Amino acid sequence: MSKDFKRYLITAALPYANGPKHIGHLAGAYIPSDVYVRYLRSLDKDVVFVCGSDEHGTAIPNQALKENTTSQAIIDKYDAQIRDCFKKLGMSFDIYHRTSEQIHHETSQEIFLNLYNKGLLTEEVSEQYFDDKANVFLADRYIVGTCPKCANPNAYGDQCERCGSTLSPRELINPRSTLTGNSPVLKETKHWYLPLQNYEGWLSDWILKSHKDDWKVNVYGQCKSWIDAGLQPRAMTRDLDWGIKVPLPNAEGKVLYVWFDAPIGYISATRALFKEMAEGKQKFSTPQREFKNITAADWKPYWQDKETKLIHFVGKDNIVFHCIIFPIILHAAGDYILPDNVPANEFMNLEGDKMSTSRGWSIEMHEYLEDFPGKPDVLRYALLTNLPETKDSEFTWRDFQSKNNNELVAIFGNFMNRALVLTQKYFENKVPNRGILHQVDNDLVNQLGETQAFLGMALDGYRFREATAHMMQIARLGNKYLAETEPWKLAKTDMERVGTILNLSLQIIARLSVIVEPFLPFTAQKLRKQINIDSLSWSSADSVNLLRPNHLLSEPSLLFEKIEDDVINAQIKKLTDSKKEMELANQPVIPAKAEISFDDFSKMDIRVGTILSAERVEKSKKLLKLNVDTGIDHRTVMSGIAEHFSPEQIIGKQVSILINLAPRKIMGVESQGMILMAEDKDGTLRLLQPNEIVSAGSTVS
RNA sequence: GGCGCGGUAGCUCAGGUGGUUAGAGCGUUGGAUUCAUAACCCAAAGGUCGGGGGUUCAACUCCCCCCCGCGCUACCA
Repeated sequence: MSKDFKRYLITAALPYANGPKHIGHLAGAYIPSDVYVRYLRSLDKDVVFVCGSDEHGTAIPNQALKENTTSQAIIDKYDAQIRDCFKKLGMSFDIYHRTSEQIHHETSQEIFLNLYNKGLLTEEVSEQYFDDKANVFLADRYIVGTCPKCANPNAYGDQCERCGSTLSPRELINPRSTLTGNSPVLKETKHWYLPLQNYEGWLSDWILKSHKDDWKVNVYGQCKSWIDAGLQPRAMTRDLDWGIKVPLPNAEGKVLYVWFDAPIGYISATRALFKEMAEGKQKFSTPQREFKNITAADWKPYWQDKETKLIHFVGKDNIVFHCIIFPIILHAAGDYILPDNVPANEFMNLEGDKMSTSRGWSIEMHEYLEDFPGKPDVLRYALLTNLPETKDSEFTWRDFQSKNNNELVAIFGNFMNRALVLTQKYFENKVPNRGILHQVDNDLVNQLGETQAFLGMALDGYRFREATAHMMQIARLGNKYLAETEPWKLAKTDMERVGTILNLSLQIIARLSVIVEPFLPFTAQKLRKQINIDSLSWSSADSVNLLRPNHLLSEPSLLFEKIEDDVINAQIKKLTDSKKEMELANQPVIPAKAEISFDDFSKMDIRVGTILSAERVEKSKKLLKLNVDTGIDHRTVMSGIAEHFSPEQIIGKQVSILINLAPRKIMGVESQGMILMAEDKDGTLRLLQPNEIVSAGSTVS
């Protein structure tokens, strides 16, 4: 166990407001952080939980270009969407802020100037590609060209995806901008760099020595890999018209690097929280506990007092920024504490493939909330039981269904329902008296306490999956207890004993209402309503005296409902459909060919013909041998369509055929013409037909 | 290419510093039961721990090689 801290500051990675966020993001950072924070609050700890939208960087204006709108409109749209989803999923931030806010610009500029004034930043002029037409410098990702190594014409400025080699934009042959298609030009530009290498020794001591044992292996390994490779100066500014202005003279058109300002967003959010509380406003803040006598300066201890435990919850793609770059910035700025831990998760895959919004292979938060209204806890549970804590994990809809039906409904909901229905039946919905405890009762009490203790230890160690299993174990103990004591049988002979059993069972429900709260907050609320109690602290829950005899309960109602096969099948279909749709949308439109004259066009003799026969060609996957009635003659045409059409499918169909194409031998057979096809973006072929039957030999022009 | 993290029962995952019959949940099969959303409870079957070498009295656990997946490679947020 770690030492006892005076206060806690928990951050969840700032979601980038360039699009919707999916359940992989939830599994990576948000659900674990929320569980942890709710647990700390339940322990009555002094905790602050911050998050907010990350609204700068080149991808925002690019997304605006794509959606044909402004950068401001993009961040307003996605900030609102993400904010709304987080609220509906029960994310209990004390503040969900925005990096576009004034206070954040000020905070970021202060820290930049702090480093600048101490002489910790170096200036460097370099040549970079510039797009004249879009009037912007191009990040490597936005330059494509021919790979110098494998001649792939679509290599990126940083890497060729065909041969895998690492490139720099200057190496590309015939570079062009992905924004406009223009050839970019080299242009000199000045930037401010943070010489990360100067902090190697310090960083090495801090991470490799001090945190060898308490950081997760994946996080530690990643950091070690970076440090061992040697750190390089990193530019902290960019040429962009969207972001936080570099607060220096002669820095027109320069903004802070988004990864410089984004983590500082945690600090700004904390400042904004205390400022709003001091002023009695609640624009972005939603304080989740009582803060007393607050002044605007009270944010400081959370970032500057060594008695504060700072934890960053992030996905593995963020490790380097939260473990290396941001800590160096904080260290260089001075006066700031460093994260005590960065329990980064790996990635969650979906139905056998990695999640990707742009490829359409994902479950977006807002879509889930629309499709499964009133079930945020089911998603929380399904994700919690399968968090990618030590390696990439896998989400499947079948698994989701099974977690809901076999665990939440069958074990958890069922236990509560059994206990409440029995109480209603035998004791008019009032908590019965408890008599003398038997061995089985004492065993139960011991196991409950033990399980709760294990659960707490798992949470202390950021082992959320294990903790969730312990939570469910408590409901299991309840079911087992009922099965062993069989109160429905005793009801005929020994009502006093039945009272004792149900009293204990109801105490388990009361305990669950506390234990479950970090994991399934909406369910915890329902539980409290069922048994008519207010929320209790974690430590007080370790008791079997939470409900007094004669305490009146509410009418039993179901906590969870089954999810049927057709609902799951519909989701799976939706997933494959959206993937297909995105594949089509993502295919680039083939550029127009060079202009031709009318003469060039009129040279082609295109007719409507009818396919008389079709047969597969031996040893060929693609070819069909067709016999076509062109109105003039019957001729043989070899057509590469066998992967798209079976012979039976096309016999008798009218098609467009180019009849004056020079004959050519294909697989030993002379082909006398070409069947015209429309090729869809995904490569599927369709016949080009007149919209009504016409006579064979009709001309096309 | 280099580096990092993984490859354990049908499925999803656990397995500090090597040591008796390799674990959990789900699924499957059998039993018991009827208070409960045909749910619960009990039990069983299921793995030569990616492949191949090596160290050791002993390796899923340490070392080497190979194969596969994922990530990072620093102007990709």
